[in-house]
Amino acid sequence: MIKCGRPAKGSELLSRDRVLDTALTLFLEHGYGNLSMEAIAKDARVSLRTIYSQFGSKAGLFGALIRRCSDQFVGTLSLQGSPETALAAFAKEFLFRITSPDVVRMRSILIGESPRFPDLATQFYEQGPKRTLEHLTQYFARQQAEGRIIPVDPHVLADQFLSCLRSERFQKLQLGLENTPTEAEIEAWAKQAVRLFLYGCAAERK
Amino acid sequence: MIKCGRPAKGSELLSRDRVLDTALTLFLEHGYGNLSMEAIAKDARVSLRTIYSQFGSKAGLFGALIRRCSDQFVGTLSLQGSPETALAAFAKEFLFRITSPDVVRMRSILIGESPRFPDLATQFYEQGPKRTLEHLTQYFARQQAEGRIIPVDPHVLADQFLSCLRSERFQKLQLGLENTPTEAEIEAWAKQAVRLFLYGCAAERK
DNA sequence: AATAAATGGTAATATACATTACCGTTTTTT
DNA sequence: AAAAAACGGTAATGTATATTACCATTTATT
Repeated sequence: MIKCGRPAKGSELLSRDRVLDTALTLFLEHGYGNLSMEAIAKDARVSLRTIYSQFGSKAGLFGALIRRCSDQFVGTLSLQGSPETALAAFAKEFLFRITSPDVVRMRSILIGESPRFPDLATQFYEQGPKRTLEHLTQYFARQQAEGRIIPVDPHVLADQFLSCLRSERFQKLQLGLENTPTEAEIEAWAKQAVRLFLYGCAAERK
Repeated sequence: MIKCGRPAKGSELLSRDRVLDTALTLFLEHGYGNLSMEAIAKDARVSLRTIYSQFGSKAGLFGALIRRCSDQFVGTLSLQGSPETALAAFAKEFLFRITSPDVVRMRSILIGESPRFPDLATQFYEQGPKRTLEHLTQYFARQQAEGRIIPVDPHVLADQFLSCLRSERFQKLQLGLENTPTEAEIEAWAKQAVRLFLYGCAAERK
């Protein structure tokens, strides 16, 4: 880079975002411990001092990254229509999201580093998975009020449903032993899981 | 340590096991990247050269550890009696095993380091979870032959059952956001999961 | 215009750690 | 008894990298 000096007013946040984007890409590729700050600075066309003055440290940069990521995980969950179709549509969307390579990788890194950064894991969970769980819990409560779902603690139902969706395949994904599932595989899996789940908690069988 | 020199014949394997035991404890506590070989040697009352001559490198030591651990994961699964009682008993044992702090931690480390050691994750999975899955698959196939379970791919059933058992709580455990469940919690959860699962795949309802 | 703020680039600092080398010692082997 | 094997202990080597410091430069602020 040739140009330097204090940046123009219009591009105040540009370099910060560029650092975050670059850091995300590189963290996903190399993990936390195997990525040097120098590599981030070089790829982001930014000096080391800029990163340190904006994020304080490597851990600080990683934290800012997690916080920005989590916000994107609160997808839309339109739970309308019959439980079968609504849950199937939700299941598909959910599986797409949690099996995407970036999300899998970010989870893996977070799991591996969670002892070192307990707060980050908390923030990640509360902004992502927890909201999904709460949304689903409310859905089940509403369906119970209409008599379509048996009266079991809706939070337990939501919990159980989500864990059903993940399958063994998700475990293998996290261990890096399996490729990202195709759309067809996801669709088949969602259908299977929803059917099994509903047979167990539908108050009335047609 | 004062004593040194070539060890007596009786204690040939003692130092090796001592290194492995010590390394396991320390890896579980500090993870892979944050543990120095020197710390292992010191705690195991062994010189650095002994570790390197026996395991070659840090990665080699870690690999030997995983291999030894995996062997302990192939617990006994006596699936006798009715599906309800058999699955509930199995579920309890399974949950106990996968939620134990050591196993959770080992999984976390493996997940975090899997990009660096793809082979280790494979070995871990094939010697532990995979065997459990196969065992369960055979069980479901047998129950199907006796007409107690609906005719669905038994491998899918086993997969779905195991993922039902893990619950959201397991995800939180892996992120370090929850404590190890008590025996009562495990029992309640196993019962709930088995009931939900059987309502969906029992060919006949009493 | 003068000062302050924020940057790029390079280099220096400091540390941590995997790995290797060397020395003296104890036991096995022959 | 002599040679070899395997050990403990310490130190050396080499590398990687997080972090800080310094200088010239560009823009904002007053």
